[in-house]
Amino acid sequence: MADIKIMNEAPVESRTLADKVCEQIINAIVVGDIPPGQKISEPELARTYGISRGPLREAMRRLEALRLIERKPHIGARVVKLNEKELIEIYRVREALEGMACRMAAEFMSDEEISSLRVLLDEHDRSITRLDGQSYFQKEGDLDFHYRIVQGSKNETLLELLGSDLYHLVRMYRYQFSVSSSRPKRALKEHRQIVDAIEARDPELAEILMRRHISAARRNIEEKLNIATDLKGEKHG
Amino acid sequence: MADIKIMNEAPVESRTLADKVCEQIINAIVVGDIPPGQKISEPELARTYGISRGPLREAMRRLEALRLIERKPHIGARVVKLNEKELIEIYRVREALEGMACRMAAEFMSDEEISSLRVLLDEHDRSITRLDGQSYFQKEGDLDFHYRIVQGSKNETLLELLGSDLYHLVRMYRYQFSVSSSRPKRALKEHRQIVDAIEARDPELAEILMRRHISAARRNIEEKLNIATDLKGEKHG
DNA sequence: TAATTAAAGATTGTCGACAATCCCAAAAAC
DNA sequence: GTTTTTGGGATTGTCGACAATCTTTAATTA
Repeated sequence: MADIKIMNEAPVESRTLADKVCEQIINAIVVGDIPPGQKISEPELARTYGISRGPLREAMRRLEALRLIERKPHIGARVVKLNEKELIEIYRVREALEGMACRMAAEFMSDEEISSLRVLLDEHDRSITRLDGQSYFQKEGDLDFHYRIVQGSKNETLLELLGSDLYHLVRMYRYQFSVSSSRPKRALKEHRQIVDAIEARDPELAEILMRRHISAARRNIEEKLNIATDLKGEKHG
Repeated sequence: MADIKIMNEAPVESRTLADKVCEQIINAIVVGDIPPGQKISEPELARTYGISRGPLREAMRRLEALRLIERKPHIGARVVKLNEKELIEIYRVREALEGMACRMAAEFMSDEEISSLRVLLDEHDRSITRLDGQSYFQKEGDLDFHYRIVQGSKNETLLELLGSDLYHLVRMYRYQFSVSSSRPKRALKEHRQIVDAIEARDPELAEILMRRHISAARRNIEEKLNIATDLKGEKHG
């Protein structure tokens, strides 16, 4: 389970060099092997992965589209720097997008997918009670739940926006801030409520619950960040 | 006004060849000079724009990120084919994203921005009464309104997702289907209501109105498409 | 000594050529 | 006559080298 199987679409198709290397670099960045803010040297990275600069640049352009690196002409590329403002922004986007996804999932998800979701939540439950709620599985498992909801919306555009673009960033932030879903039991309960609403085929409620769920996570982070900055004593009067 | 000034951020910076050509190709695709579904020959396009295949491939990778073309390894790239399913999907995404943007705009938009919005709507009003509501200006002007709302949200991530990614597709679909905002007066009225809610600093209402506005546009399109397919007589029993 | 300029080094952008893969047409086999 | 196979042509993927730009260091000047 150490490797993430979530967003790999193409099976073993004749993938190109750039594609394979791109995937490797994504994981390296998300996990933190290439630290945020670090400048990326094209020749060096090319040597590291044993390819030429051509495919590497192709991969980098893709990383730029995923917002994992930032490029400036004639200057170079840097791994995107973690800042709390963007993190909060992403949660706003997730609230909007996943709320809509959840609404549509309540309409279009199949009964099989729903019961499969329940199985997943039962697994999470066992994982939480067993490991006292702070497990790696839980960390990625949460994204797994959300990803399935988005799949259930049957909206390809939504799936690509969230699954292929934003989730990499979310994973990255989690690793960097080591946010290990600080309220696992509460989150699980909310997950169950969401599935209930989907099963009841209540789009309105499903959307509201999902939005509350993500909004709560956002406020939780904001609170932590505020405490952190307050301790630094930014403003005194 | 023929050219679109909306999503050009970098002024006259030392842009690279790939950037300039990319912009040209975007417009060529959006306007329809390169028709949808057409296969793209790298050597040919490179000759057309007088550059090598290197920068061209860089530009194409960017077009792929914008979902304007689709690439398959070892096979080639095609201009994205217009299909109504994706169009509807995009409107769902817009409803979610712009709803959130509007909510945040009601919180964070400055008073100057709001009054500037009113000026814009007055222009639209004159444009509608003068040209009987079916003008090119109206077509792009509508996007201008929506773009400003997103700017008002002060959420960079939202702005990039909508402004740099989805709006190209929306513009393209409008040109292809020649959807000239079939209900300009009604739309304008809805726009005014939205600005009212923003001015009243009522995030809740602002979001609801924007979602209704986009949802109505979506249903309008769905209706048209259904009529079109009904005329074809797809299903007889 | 501090600031400005100049040159050297390194990095990115661009190019043309070669290799691997795919597509299509003609020929062969049933 | 239809299907399969095989070959040629074209296209994409990859590579190494050159040119343009930026950064840094060192030398010069006020």
